[in-house]
Amino acid sequence: MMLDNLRGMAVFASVVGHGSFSGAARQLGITTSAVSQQIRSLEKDLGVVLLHRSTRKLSLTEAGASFYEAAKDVVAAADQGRIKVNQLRDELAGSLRIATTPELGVNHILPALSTWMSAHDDLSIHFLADNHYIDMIDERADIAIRMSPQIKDSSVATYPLAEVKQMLVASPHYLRQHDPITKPKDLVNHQLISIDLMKDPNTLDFNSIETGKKNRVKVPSRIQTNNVFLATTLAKEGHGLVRVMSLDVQKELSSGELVEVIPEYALPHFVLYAVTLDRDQQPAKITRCLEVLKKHFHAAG
Amino acid sequence: MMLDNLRGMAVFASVVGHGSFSGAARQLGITTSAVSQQIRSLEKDLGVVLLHRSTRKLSLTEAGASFYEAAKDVVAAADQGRIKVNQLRDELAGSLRIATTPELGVNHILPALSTWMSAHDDLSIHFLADNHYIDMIDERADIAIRMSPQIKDSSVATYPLAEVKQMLVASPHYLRQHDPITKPKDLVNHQLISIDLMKDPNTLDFNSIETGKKNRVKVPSRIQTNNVFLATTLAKEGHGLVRVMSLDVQKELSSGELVEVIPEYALPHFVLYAVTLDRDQQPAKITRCLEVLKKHFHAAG
DNA sequence: AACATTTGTTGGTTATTTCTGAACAATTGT
DNA sequence: ACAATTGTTCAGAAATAACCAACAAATGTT
Repeated sequence: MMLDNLRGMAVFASVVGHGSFSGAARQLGITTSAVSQQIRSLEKDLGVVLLHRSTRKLSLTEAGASFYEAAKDVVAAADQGRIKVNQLRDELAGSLRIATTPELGVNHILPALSTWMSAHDDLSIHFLADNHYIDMIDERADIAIRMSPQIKDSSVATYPLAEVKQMLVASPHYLRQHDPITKPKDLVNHQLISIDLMKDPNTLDFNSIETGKKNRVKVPSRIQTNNVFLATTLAKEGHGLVRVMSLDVQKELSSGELVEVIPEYALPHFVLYAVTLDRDQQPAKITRCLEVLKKHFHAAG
Repeated sequence: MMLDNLRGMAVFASVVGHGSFSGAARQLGITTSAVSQQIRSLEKDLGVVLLHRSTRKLSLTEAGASFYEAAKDVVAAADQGRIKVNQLRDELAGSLRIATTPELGVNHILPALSTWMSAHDDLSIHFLADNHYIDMIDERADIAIRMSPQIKDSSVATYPLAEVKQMLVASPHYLRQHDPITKPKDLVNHQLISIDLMKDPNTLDFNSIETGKKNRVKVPSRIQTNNVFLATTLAKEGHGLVRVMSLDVQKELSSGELVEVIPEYALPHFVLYAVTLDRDQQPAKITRCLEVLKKHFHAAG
């Protein structure tokens, strides 16, 4: 009693709008007999005659005229709904919510999207910058940026953006002032500024690039923080070694403020992912945003 | 592209309204799997995800939220349409258009309906009083009052109200002043006030009630009119005989102003009909009005 | 006045849509 | 851990809606 004969209403609206059954049939791409049956069934259902039909002209009954107003509204609302959905699907407008950590956001996502954002005024972008894990559904995030060894959740779509090296870095000054480091073992005499966002922040699993041999080292730590900026700043000032993602120190590496320690031994790689709740049927703004991100990170397309 | 998935929209509106698929299924009287399939097909059709669903809660996407507004409108318009139609069908309200000749209207239809009309304030009754034949569709007449030997049109529904005798009448004064009339033949020496609304107004086909024998008489006529009142008035004043319907002279007959001439010979009977454009699926006001008319004329129910 | 034309109706049949039912996966409360 | 509720999927079954063709009614044309 709620989805009764909605189709019939649309047919009826078309009939009245055109003033004829055959006109409506042409518009709707069906035969006149289909139209006739729809109207008949609608009238039977409503228990009232909607229009008197002589071969050449139609004339609405009182009930028919009243019902036509409603039928018009139904069609108009349906059309309106499709139009707006098409816009939201195809046009770069409306809202786009991106979840990321503050560090990734500032250092990589913002730079990656900056010009694209400027090019699309109608797009209102919401950055959900938070360090703790957020529920994409609860927060209505369209895209989440995640950095992890692998994504576990099978119900989301993942788009790898970049392979991220983990590395141990320090300031040149620090390295000059302390014992030289040529192999993992040497680290036991050093200081690690540990970032407790990762688990086991003080345990480093090295992989010799040459031999492939694994080395686990526990490095002493006096300073802990939950903030990457703070840690790298401390490192730049010579307070110790710090384990970071390559992405987070590109600037410092190229400027020479920080240098990689024992690059011959690799720490486990991470992958930077963009994540969406669905793989298919995505609005253009989401897929376009993913493309921009992938292009920025030179990820395969 | 106009009647696409209207049903799906209603289902979607119910889903969002209830916050769950199963709630919607309960309301709509279908299974959850049917709901699920409707939503899936709608999303596929629109090319966009409308809502993210975890087992316990639903969350609208941007497109879904927008589409929900439209879907609500669709359902509301459809409901509104049904409500208004039901009112027009069941309640004695709105308009009722009755076509009749002025004479029948004033003499019989108005008296028949008078108290019924007073009892229903919300009913706006439109009398289409016209002497020439009107097209019920063009004039949007709900009921037409017709007097004729028989109704030819098979596309209308007819309700006999009363058998109407045709009779020849004159004023007592006229009859005293002229030759006596005992059989049809005698009429050739009289004057007929002819009403040219009927065809062959001067030719009278009598049927002897006793013997059943037919007599055709052509009566001389000096006065013609297209108005029954005028004709009867002339007759009352003694200007001649006049052929009238019994219904039109009931008052004059009982008061004695006019008397029937040779009642032993009958003119063809007529039937007073109420006519509607349809037999079934009529609004209550039409069927009720027909009942009132039939009761007034003591016609069978 | 006969005629072709356009229009709406009807009945039988075919196609499509929609629903159900059962098995399953995922999440929550006990 | 277990029962309970929820949404999904697939098959087949049920219900709708479509077409086709023959028909009836009303115009307009010749």
